[in-house]
Amino acid sequence: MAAPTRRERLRTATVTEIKDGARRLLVTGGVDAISLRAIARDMGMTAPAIYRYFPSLEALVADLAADLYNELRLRLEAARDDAGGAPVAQLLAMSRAFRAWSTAHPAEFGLIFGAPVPGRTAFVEGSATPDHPGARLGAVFIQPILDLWRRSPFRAPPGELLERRLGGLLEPLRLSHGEVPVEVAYAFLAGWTRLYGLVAMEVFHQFDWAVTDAGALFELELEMFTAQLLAGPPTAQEPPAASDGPPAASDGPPAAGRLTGDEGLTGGARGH
Amino acid sequence: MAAPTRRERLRTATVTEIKDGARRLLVTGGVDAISLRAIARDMGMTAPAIYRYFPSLEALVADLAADLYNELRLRLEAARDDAGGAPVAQLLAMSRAFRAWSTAHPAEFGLIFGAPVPGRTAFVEGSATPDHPGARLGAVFIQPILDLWRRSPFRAPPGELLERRLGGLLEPLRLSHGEVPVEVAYAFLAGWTRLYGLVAMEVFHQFDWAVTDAGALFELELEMFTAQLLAGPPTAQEPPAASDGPPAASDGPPAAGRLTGDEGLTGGARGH
DNA sequence: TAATTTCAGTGAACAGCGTTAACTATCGCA
DNA sequence: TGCGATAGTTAACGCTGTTCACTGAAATTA
Repeated sequence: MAAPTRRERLRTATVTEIKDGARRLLVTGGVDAISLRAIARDMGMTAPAIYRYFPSLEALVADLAADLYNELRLRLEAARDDAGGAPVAQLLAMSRAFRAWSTAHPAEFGLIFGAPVPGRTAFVEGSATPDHPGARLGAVFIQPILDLWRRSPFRAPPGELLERRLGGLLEPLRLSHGEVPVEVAYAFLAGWTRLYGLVAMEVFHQFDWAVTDAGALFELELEMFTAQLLAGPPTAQEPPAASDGPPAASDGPPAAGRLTGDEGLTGGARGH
Repeated sequence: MAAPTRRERLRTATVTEIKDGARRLLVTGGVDAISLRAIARDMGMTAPAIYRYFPSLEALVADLAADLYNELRLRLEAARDDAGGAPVAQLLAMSRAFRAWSTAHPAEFGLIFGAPVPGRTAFVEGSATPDHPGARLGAVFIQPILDLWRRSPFRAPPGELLERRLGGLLEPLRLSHGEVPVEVAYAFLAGWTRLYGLVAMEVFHQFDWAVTDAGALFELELEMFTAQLLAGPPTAQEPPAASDGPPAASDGPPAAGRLTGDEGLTGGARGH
């Protein structure tokens, strides 16, 4: 396979041309604008020819979605690699890269992170397997959190509690990542859902009614979460001072704090 | 208008029948399965007749989406009213009601909270106005947070910082809710995005690869967030003991804690 | 080299879609 | 009784995904 035949070369070229056309339609007209006839028209072909390359429109879209997952993952990995060796700096860079790509490519974001549409997106595609591109994407965040945990355990709910509450349901994650400490798994899940929620609400115009500059809220939330990760374990003394400068503060170091409770979960609502 | 004419009665009946049909198609086949011809067929009509009631398919879907927003909002308000007077208990009940409705109605959730599709959802509908049903939905969460803040201010980043970082962008929110304290606005935005992220990822099958029981993660995160809200201000002494029982703990009160940092934002990544 | 198989692409067709136009029947009111 | 508004019809246009039978060229085999 080191030397692809001429046929194979032409074939892969056609495949990428088809997917490029599909993406162009996605960007300009939304997912419903992706049509075999339009793609073929742009290529100077007829629609049935595409069936030599993809079994259906849905399969084509699924393939495109996988490409987008990978494109985004490579972007995140590049941001991580440019951020130096500090895990928290890596997480910051990856989170910002995630938002940057998502806001720059809202249609693509909607395709891979929006609601799965039966005829369009492969419905409930094999998203439960670690081979799924979405799994490989989310997984990129796990390693820095794991590194951080090993260097200096961050503040987290006690492991016994997490194990009791989450232990059973982490099997899929551990299946693909070995024995991840439950605190790491929890920090990942909590952080990933917050990151996703923040970005998805912005891209989907979900809080246009409340906020004008979603970027400022994003940066603030980013600091809140990393502050958690930088906080040592319950009884730890202060680690040495900062080395990286504040990358996003609007005017001077925020020097905020006290967002979060310290006396922990009481297990329910405390009366008025 | 107290006595609608016979014509009007028939008309509204037809309108609701059309929307019922649209919703049925949405549920069974996804948003792309909503078609004027299918709706009309189910009603024993022909497709062009629907144009007497809606100017286009897109308008019909937008109308259906508004209904769904309102249905969900009523559900949340009912949950709030059943939860007694304690704000945190209200927030818990509303959050659980939000997830319950969303997981029970994934297609509907996808329509109103997923990616806006140009030809289907009204593209970037007037979502920046406080009249938007989505705005009215999110706004339901603000009042309990405001009540809680007035009774006993919860732990939050200092107001000056929040005002400096978020002040300018909260205009739309304040436009519809008067002078909400910035700490309340921040708690709302942070909580709403977390709630949305958690539920959307579950409904959209976004972390099937990592987790088997999203409900357990949801409950854990719920407790984490409410623990923040129950924590008093930085130097406050302990308020009186609990009155509401723990509504969701699996076995006994979790009594966890120390999730979150206390020394606050340092403004950037601290070296390895 | 010649025969044959594989493969990319075409054109016609089917069923379905949103939407418009012209037309008809009925209902409510003066 | 007559008339205007309203609700519905049929026909048609252009679009869609998909299948089928077919053609022409390229690669492989005898």
